[in-house]
Amino acid sequence: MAGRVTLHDVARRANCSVATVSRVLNNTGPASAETRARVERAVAELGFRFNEIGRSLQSKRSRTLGIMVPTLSNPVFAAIIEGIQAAARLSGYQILLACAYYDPEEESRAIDTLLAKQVDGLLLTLTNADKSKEIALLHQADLPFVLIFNQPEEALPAVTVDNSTAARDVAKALLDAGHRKVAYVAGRFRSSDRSERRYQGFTQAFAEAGAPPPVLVEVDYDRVDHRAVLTGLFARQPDTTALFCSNDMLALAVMADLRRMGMSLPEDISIVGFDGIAVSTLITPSLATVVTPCHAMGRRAASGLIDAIENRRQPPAGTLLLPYQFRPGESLMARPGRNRPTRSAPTRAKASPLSVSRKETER
Amino acid sequence: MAGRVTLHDVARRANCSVATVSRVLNNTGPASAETRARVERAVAELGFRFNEIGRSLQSKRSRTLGIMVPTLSNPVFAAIIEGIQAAARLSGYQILLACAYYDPEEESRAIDTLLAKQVDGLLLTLTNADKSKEIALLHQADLPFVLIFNQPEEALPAVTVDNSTAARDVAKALLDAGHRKVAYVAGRFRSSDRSERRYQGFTQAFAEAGAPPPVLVEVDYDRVDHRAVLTGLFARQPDTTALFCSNDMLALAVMADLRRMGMSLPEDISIVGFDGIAVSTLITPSLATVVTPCHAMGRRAASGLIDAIENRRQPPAGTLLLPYQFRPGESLMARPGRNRPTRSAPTRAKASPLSVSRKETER
DNA sequence: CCTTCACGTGGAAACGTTTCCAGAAATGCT
DNA sequence: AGCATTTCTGGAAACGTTTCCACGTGAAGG
Repeated sequence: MAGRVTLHDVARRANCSVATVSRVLNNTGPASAETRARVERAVAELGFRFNEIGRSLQSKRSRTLGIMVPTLSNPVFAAIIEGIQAAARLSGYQILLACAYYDPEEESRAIDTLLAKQVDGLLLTLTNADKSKEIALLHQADLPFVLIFNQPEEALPAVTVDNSTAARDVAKALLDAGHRKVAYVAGRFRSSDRSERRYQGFTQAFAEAGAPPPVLVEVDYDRVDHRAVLTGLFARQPDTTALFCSNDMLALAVMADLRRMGMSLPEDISIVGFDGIAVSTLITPSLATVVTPCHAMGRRAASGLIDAIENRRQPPAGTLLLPYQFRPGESLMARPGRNRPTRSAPTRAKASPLSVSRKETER
Repeated sequence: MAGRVTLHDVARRANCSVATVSRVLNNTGPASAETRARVERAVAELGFRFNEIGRSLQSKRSRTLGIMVPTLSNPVFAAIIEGIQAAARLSGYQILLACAYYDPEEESRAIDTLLAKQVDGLLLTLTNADKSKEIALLHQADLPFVLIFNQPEEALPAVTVDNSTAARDVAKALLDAGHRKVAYVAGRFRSSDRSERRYQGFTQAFAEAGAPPPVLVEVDYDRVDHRAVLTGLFARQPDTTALFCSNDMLALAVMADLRRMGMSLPEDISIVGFDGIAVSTLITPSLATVVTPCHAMGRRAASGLIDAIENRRQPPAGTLLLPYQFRPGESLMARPGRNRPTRSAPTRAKASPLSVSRKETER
């Protein structure tokens, strides 16, 4: 019942025209005090609520932001969406959500649907922004958008961190800790522009330090168990002492795999992640990682987008790099570990991982 | 450009009326082969895309589902949303998302906005379904909805697990392992209908076993550090040997806190969680918990809702209880631990936590 | 040859808003 | 009092669709 009350019903009840009701409710144009009162009363009595569909059709603005992320399983995207929500709510925008599961075809379909729904702007994390033909479509449709997490070659509106220098920082930390034989473990490497950037920065830093080039290990996100590829890695580089995983979720999975292979962490092998998700500080050993300001990224991207929308222009076509932070953790040991590629008996920890770097978990 | 093409433009280009174009594109009503071809061509040349706003206004159906969850920080809600997405995509529905952060006022506001946006149905997790006045509003508006996670007293459409018996299973596992002095650690206890149910089942099982009643400990989710309340617990019940946390995220935080208080897990104290989030199997010690089928819950709730929408009726007003599973883990030790309420020196593990119950982490 | 009827098509109303325009009433000024 | 201005109000068009209705046209049937 309450859902079906229209401006017409209110007008009839308040003994005036719909135009007047609209003016009163939106505070646009004049109205006598009594009319105003009659309208207010009618609204209250009928339980009137604007139909935003009708409003959108007439105003050509939906006050809705489209979001497309690869998945919600990775907490970084959940955090980003919360950041977007925060900014959107401030400006009275709603959120239309789509997940594309790293599938370009699905991305295309999702964007299409979002466009059809007449979103005022789009916030996206593409698997690869440079190879995406959707960008052209958005430009052609003149639809404001901001990329999140992507770090494209060409000048496009984007909010992210400098993946390359962040990876260099990781390399530096690893080298400082005495690690030389390392590997970069990535999922969907070929299809992720940011993962590629990290690999570049990482290997460059190793090259500059005169260290052997990190081995690239690709894993399949769909698999839960990566022991096969890890075994392959140890066969190829038996004295591997540290692993840089392309994101924290992957790092956690790899840590579990390594333990199942009979290794002790971090004694036998050091691990560094990327993202700085909440759980990474709660576990033992705590995860050394690059903390990215996901919430802020979402917030900044959304507020920039909204600003562009309200001023009827495109967001500035450049990448906004937000500060990241390398956070040391117990998973990165300050000395090379022995590694046990074979499935030998589990090795016990000699020293307490808990005694290492307590500080960063305090806050 | 592409975004502004309307049915009128296509009609002009195809030399026919908008009615015909609509009929052709929707495959409703007849059309000659040539007209059909002309329309198709015009659509392709102009890059026409339906304006779903116009469609919705006329059809009075938005093909949009409203989702309201407390937060995205807890992976269970992310999983639920992914489940909803899966079902929604199959039926061609979109997702409008709102987070209410456990704030009843925010819940009210969010639902209002979702209603204004003319969603066809609503999927919600309320902080407390029994005390929510929004339910009445939804009934009054005759808007189909399904609760997720909530387990209300009155007969309402809901999808969840039987929180009470699940908690009994936890109690049984704890008692079987020899634990007598335990505590139930909950966040927002008073405001969560499901947390209350769990507490009831938990304490009942303890009572029936003739064990002392579990101590109820309430923590504030906004706090990251719960050491103060934990210290309070140990002051009140110094020989506490196990903690049942109302969800996995809380369990992880509590585990970190306990370690910071100098305890070893699970030797000094056992922990059981609730939800079965992905990371709970990856960490060491792996978390004993109740695995809830979040994805399936979202999927079932959404498909039930969509079914109701398409058949123009309310979803069946009853709680659908999906099967859960108690999953043992290394965090629950098969013997009472010593506990160290004071901030003494950290105790080292004697036996390998890794040697306990390996199986459940395999799949 | 005249009906019937199916088919193909276009006009127009409707969905719920906003907003332009014009008219009416009330007030301000000489 | 007369006129100009302001204040208030309603009609109607527009936004992009769908769908009802009616109007041809041509073919099939008597």
